[in-house]
Amino acid sequence: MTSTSIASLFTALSWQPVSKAEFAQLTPDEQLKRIRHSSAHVLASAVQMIRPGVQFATGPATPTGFFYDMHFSAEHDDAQPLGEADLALLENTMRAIANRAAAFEVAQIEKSKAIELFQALNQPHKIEILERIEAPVITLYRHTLPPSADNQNDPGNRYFVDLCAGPHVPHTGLCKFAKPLTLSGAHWRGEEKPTLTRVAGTAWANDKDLNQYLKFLEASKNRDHRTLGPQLDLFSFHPWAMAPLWHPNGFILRQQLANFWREMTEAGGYVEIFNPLLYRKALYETSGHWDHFRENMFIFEGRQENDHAGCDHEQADQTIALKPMNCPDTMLYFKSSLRSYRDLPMRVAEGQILHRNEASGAIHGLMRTRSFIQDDAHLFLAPEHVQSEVASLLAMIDTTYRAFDLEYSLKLSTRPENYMGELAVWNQAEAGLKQALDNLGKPYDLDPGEGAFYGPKIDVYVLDSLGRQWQCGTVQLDFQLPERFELKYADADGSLKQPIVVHRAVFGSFERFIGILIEHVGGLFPTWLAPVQAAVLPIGEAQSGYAQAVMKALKDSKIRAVLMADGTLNARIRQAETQKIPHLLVLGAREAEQETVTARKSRQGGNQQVFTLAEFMEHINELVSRRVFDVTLERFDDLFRKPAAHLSTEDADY
RNA sequence: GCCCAUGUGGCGCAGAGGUAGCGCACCCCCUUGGUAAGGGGGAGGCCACGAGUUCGAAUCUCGUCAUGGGCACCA
Repeated sequence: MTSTSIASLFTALSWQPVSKAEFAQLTPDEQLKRIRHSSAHVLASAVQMIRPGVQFATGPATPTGFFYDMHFSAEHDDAQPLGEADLALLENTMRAIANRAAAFEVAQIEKSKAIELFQALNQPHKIEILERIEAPVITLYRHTLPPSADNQNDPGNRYFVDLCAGPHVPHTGLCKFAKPLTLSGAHWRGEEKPTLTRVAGTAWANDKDLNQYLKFLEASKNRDHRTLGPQLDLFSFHPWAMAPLWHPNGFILRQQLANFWREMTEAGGYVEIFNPLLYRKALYETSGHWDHFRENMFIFEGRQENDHAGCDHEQADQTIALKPMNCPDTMLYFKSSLRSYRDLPMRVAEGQILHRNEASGAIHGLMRTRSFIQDDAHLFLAPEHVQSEVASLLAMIDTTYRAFDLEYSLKLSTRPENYMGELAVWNQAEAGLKQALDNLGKPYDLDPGEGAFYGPKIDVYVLDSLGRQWQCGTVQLDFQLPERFELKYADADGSLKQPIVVHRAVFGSFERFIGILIEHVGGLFPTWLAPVQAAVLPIGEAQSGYAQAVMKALKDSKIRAVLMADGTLNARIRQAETQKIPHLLVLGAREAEQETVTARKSRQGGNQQVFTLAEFMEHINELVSRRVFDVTLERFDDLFRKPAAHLSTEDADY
């Protein structure tokens, strides 16, 4: 189709400008959402100017900006793939488009005409979208592009036109505070091919918010656990190691969290078991994981030497696999003897190392690793236990996240499409979870279809100081495993009944939680968690004897301390601050004389306080035993919560 | 796994078709210093790995591995 026919399609439509008056009435949040969506259009139009042959997929607003997915083709000169080096050019082009303050116009068009139009414009993805829309009439949005040598006579190029439900801002000038940031791949409708290029960026209502967001990005980069971890000597990565290597400092962190977990589970009436990592395939066939998740398991094929399988020697399948979760072998523990209703609720914890062969692209620092430990436990319950057990789990979750000053939200996920088992059983399980949540009184979200294949679940999302959400804790009901493992207990009347299993974790995986925590606190751990809690800094050699005595006293009191005696005092203080050690003890002639320490609470502008040594140790032990969160966080979460400044079109007009 | 990038001493970075440089850290010497870097000297890298092009490759090409930003995945 020629540009003339595009022109005739265009002129046949009634284009209406987006109402300025209506926009001015919107709440700041609604305005900002429109700015972001419109910025996606501005971005796309900028790409169209640079690569006229590009094909567009979709371009929505995101919580901080926008993206647009598009298809480039190395075979066409006018659709060459963009590289990261092109982002600057894109940004300038977007600014040029914004500076024109070109009106956004909307028109209604019959679906069949729209298909014709996008055929003429060579936009196959748009046609695909159109074909899925049922409405007979759809809307188009367009805005003009800055003039260039060759686009004035060709409406297909003079305008950027998009299939879009809207709504949009009145003109491109409102998208002035948008900035393209990243270039990445994306899949069209979840299919593997063809792969699209996603240009993503951020957009705000004004200069100040944009700059604050860019500052936030910088701060997140500085807090990245993959940078801080090695810097604080917590862990490191090596190409030959399939998972992070935990250094002594990192191991202390892990142990502290594990202790916290054990204290809570012991208090909650749990027992802890210790099972092997390797199991025969039959275990996973029984649990159902073999069918569903074999792809992600580390499997060892074939017959093992000197192996005496307990069953049929000739036929036994010797394929074994590293366990990717604790549940199946916990079922074996339950089955190891005949259980009575008097044993329930039975709460069984297991924190063994798990291995999952994650896709290479899924691996991410500590957040997704191929080997990790969960603060896992399984509950075996009679139906009447469900509500109270889930309620006490929700209480445990609350205690835990409070200890880290982490806000959280709850989400109930219900039956997915690939569910196992019977519908009636599912409904019963979901009703139990709902009841416990309703009794809690805390608001929660519902996420239909996102449950595990074996049961519905409550997921816990924490909100860190950078305003990001992470899934950590989980409470999952399971009616499938008891069925598959034929779990039974003898009820009061002597009849055999099937228990309900609950899978639960509070931290999720320790690896992931530590990653979140590092970024949440920016490496400034509360005293109870800090790998090194105190640095001892004798001013001169004359104090070395006293420093030794202080070190010994601290050690006897189980306080983790290091002696820093070499170099100038200033340099040592800087070093200790850089290592984010919470307490610095400066020891000079005065302190040695009076058996005191001058403690500098680090990371808080160098406040000093003189303690007797005994007082100081008592102070630290108090912080530790009560697990006090003695950290002042630099927060950025407000950036994502506060309503954007109100914006009328007049303010942004120029 | 997919798309696009990246890979230079422990860490952070420069450089570049003729066989490597800076800062921090490290080691030694001097300095014993009251709250965020005292001074001097030294050691350390076949520029991720493999192949190709070239008289010559760390630099160009291809492949592999790893990492990063996303996508897909996440029992």
